Amino acid sequence: MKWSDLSDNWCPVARALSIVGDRWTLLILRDCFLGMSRFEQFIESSGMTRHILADRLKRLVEAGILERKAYSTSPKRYDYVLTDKGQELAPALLTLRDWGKKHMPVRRTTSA
Amino acid sequence: MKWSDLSDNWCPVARALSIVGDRWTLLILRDCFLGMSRFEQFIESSGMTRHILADRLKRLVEAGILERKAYSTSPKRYDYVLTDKGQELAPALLTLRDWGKKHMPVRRTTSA
DNA sequence: AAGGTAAGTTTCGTTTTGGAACTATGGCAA
DNA sequence: TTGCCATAGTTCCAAAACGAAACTTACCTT
Repeated sequence: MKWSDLSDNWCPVARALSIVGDRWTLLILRDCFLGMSRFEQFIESSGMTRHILADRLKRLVEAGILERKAYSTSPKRYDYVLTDKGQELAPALLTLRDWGKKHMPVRRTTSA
Repeated sequence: MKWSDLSDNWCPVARALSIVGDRWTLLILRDCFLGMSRFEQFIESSGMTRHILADRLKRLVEAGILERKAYSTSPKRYDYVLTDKGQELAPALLTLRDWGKKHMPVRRTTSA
C-alpha cells in the first residue's frame, strides 16, 4: 500500500498522518509555531535540504495548513503562515514536545 | 542533515520525531493502542509491507517504546506490547485523532 | 506427506531523500 | 553598469528508503 492512500483511510489518525506524518513536515510546523514564516528561516532552523522544504511547503499549502502570503511583489516573495486548520495542530505539537522532554533526553556525545 | 541526527536536537519535538516521526511508526502505535500486538495483525491493519514493519518494530523495541514478549517458545513468537514510555504517547495519538476527525474528512471516490 | 499458520527475510525495481550546484529577480555599492 | 549580496527556489546525481512479491523457518494439523 502506498503512503498517500492513507488520506482515505477510515481512521482519523491515519488521515492526519497522510499529510503530517512524513519526515520534516511537523518540524516545519514547529518552526511556524515558533514564529518563523520564510524559506530561509526554515532551512536554517530545521537543517533540511532546500528542495524537500519546497516540496513540503507546497503540500502544506495545498492541504490548507499553511497560507502563502506575498510580502514583496518586486521579486515575488512569500510568507508561509499557519491557517486556522494549521493552528489547531498546536495540541499535537505540544503533546509531542512533552513526551520528547520526558522520554528522549539529549545524549551528549562524550566530547571534551 | 540526516533525519537520524535529530535524536540529539536541542528541541524535544525534534527528538520525539526522530523515533516517532517517520512513515508508519505512529500507525503501528495506533494499532497497539487498539489492542493489537502481533506481526500479522499489524500487517493486516495498517497495510504496510512486511519488511518495513519488521524494521519499525525493531526500532520501537530498541527505543524502549515497545517490548517484545514471547508468547510461544516452540516456534519462537512474540507479542509487541507498549511499555510505559509507549503508553505515554497516548495523548499525542489522541490529539492527532481529534485533528484528523475535524480537518481531514474522508473524501469518498465518487463511486456508484 | 500435504497443506496451513506465524513471523520474518530476501530480492529487485521504483521513490524519496541528501548534498551540492545552478537559476531567477531585484537591491545596493563601487 | 558591473559586480556582489540576499531570497527563494529548481535541477542533477548518488544514496537510502520503500513496495511488491516470493522465499524461508519452524511448527501444527489432517
